[in-house]
Amino acid sequence: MSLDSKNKQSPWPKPRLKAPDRRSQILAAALEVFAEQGFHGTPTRELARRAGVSEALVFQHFPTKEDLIRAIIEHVGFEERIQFMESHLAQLPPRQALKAIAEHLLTNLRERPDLFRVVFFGIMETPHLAREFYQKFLSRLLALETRLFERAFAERAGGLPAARVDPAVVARSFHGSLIFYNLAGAIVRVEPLPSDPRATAEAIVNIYLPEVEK
Amino acid sequence: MSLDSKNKQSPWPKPRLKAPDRRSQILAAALEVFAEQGFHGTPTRELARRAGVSEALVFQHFPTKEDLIRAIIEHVGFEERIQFMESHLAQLPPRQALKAIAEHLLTNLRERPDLFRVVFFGIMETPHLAREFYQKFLSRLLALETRLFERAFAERAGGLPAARVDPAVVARSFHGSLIFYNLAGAIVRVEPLPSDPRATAEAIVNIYLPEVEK
DNA sequence: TAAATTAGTAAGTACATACAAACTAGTCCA
DNA sequence: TGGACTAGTTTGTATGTACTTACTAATTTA
Repeated sequence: MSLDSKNKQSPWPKPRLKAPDRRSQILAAALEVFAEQGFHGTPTRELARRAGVSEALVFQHFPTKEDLIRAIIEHVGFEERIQFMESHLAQLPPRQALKAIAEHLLTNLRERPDLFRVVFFGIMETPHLAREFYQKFLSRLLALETRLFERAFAERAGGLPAARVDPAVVARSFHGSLIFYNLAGAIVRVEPLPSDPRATAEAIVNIYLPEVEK
Repeated sequence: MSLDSKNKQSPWPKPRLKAPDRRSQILAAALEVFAEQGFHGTPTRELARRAGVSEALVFQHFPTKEDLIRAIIEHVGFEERIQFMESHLAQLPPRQALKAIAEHLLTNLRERPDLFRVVFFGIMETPHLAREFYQKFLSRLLALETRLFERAFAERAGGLPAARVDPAVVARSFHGSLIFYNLAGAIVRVEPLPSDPRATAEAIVNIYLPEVEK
């Protein structure tokens, strides 16, 4: 029963963490509860309880409750993600690049429905966060997808059905297809179709850019 | 200045409404404020202020705060909409039916971003509302769309690029394309592409079911 | 027109909530 | 070893918040 060797005597000796560790632990708890009940729906007291610390300590690390969402959203690393995509995917063959985007959105976001929900709550509840999200991430991703479709259509105009449609519309349609799965899973809390994300990504890309095989 | 004839003397004689009128007026105010700040983000006090009545009267008409969203969501008339679609659109030519759905989602929802936001808030903040929404509306709409794509593929299997993909996946992709526009407009508060909803609907349907012309 | 009903309010109430002050106990290093 | 610093808590506190109570004025009905 007593696996702890050097601890005093209390059954849970309550470890004393360094500030950065405690900070990220509190952040993790915040992510959990905010994802479950939303920002305004979660009192700081419960947040602290979930993190296993006193309420005051939370405010020691994050002076105001809103700083918590801010920190969470920054922690997602939108900037790095989009920069990586812009620099690496832009010169790949369009089909391959779009499949990579599809897989990224279907797996990465899918595995973290809590992140998806918290970002969503943040965007819905504070308009300026919405603008920021759009300018720094969404608009750039849509632009990238548009360019990729433009290139794909240029390469083989004849064989593609979507080629007669404005690439910007196609890109938005494509993007919508992808986030719908996350939306269904994380927001409506329903599995839209039980299947492997990679296979789904392949299927969705096939709708827009059918393989020319045979 | 004094256009009012039979009123006592107060500048705003505070009309005494019949219960149903007052009720729907309070509901309208609730829709407004909930759309702006969310459910948990709006105190009943402000809601009452916005409706121009006392807080107590709000609770006389809606015993609990949650009853307000419930009433709003019921008022949207999901049930009638889906029933209409299921009965009338199912026997139309698939392409025509899908275009009707696209136009419906792009216009009706587009014109009421507040409704979209409130339903969204409701779904996110209360899980059982999400399940209800899925069972009563979303799943049925997705099933209808799936059947329509199945029929479209069966009619002209050769010419369609998406025909090799599972119709259920195609239907979800199609649906995602449509709500993305509402999502962008109502949630991210950004106009994804400034254009006529009818033209956009046509364009999106063209991606999935290109016209066979020539 | 008196009685019964309905629309409305002002002023609570009990509790929740974000955050602050003051204090205690570990930890690091000379 | 002791003093400076850091991690942490207990205990407020002022304000918010959903909802009540007890009442008044208008309207309908018999």
